[in-house]
Amino acid sequence: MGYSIGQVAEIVGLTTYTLRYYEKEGLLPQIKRNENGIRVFSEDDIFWIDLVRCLRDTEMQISDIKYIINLSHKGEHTIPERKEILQEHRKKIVMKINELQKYIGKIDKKLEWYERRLLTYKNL
Amino acid sequence: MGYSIGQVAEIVGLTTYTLRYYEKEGLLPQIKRNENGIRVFSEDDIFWIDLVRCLRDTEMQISDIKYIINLSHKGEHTIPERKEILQEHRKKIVMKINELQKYIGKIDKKLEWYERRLLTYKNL
DNA sequence: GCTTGACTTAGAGTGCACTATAAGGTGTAT
DNA sequence: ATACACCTTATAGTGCACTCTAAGTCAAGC
Repeated sequence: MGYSIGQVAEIVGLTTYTLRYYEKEGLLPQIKRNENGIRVFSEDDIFWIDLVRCLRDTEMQISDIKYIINLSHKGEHTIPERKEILQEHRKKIVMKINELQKYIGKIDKKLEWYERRLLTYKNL
Repeated sequence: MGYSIGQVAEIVGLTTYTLRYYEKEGLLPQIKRNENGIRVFSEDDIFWIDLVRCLRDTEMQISDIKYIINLSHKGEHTIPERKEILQEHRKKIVMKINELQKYIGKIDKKLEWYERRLLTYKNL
């Protein structure tokens, strides 16, 4: 049982254009084709594409994702490196969250400023 | 006392290119010029630019920032709308944080998978 | 048997936000 | 006085990640 590119697009929330582009760029494992040359995605493929989407949404670059998939093509002995890359990326996300929280603080300051302005305005 | 474009770039962490680009795009208030046509930034300008940087870093689009500054040109009566825009944006940042936390969960799952693989590998 | 809709390819086009270049002006230090 | 660092403008170029187009193939339903 396999999935068409349209179904996968639906499931993972990417367009078919993007999926073909990812394949062309080497971000995906070898995707099987049927006798007519049409892509047939497996559950495992979908799993990986879902992770790719996660990595892209957290601002990992195409070239870096490509690097990971190339490592996995080289075999199990590359797992330590793959793990380290993912751990580093995890750290970046945590840092990003901290940054966003800092920015919320700044925005809150501006909101308070607006609030004070509104009060002044009403009291005139 | 005013600041040159180079000093402002240094202070807020943007390039001079970017600052000129922002001015051209109408993201900045009227920046004063001296007798030679050179930009002289005030403390207030820096304050605003710092907020612009915050909004950009939290993925607000140039056109939306432009919209806010245009509102502020129209006067104090636009404060409620400006406030609302900022509140909406704040919500988006909070949602983004939640999303990132969800993604950390996904990455942790993959890291655990790597971990299990490594154990299997060593026990062979 | 013919239309419909989903698939295929190579390659071109888009959008955003910068980023850089070229040609020139100004002020200070040596 | 001349070199240096910094500023100015208009305009062109870059990089990334898509996004779309054109021309064609194929299977299923009417």
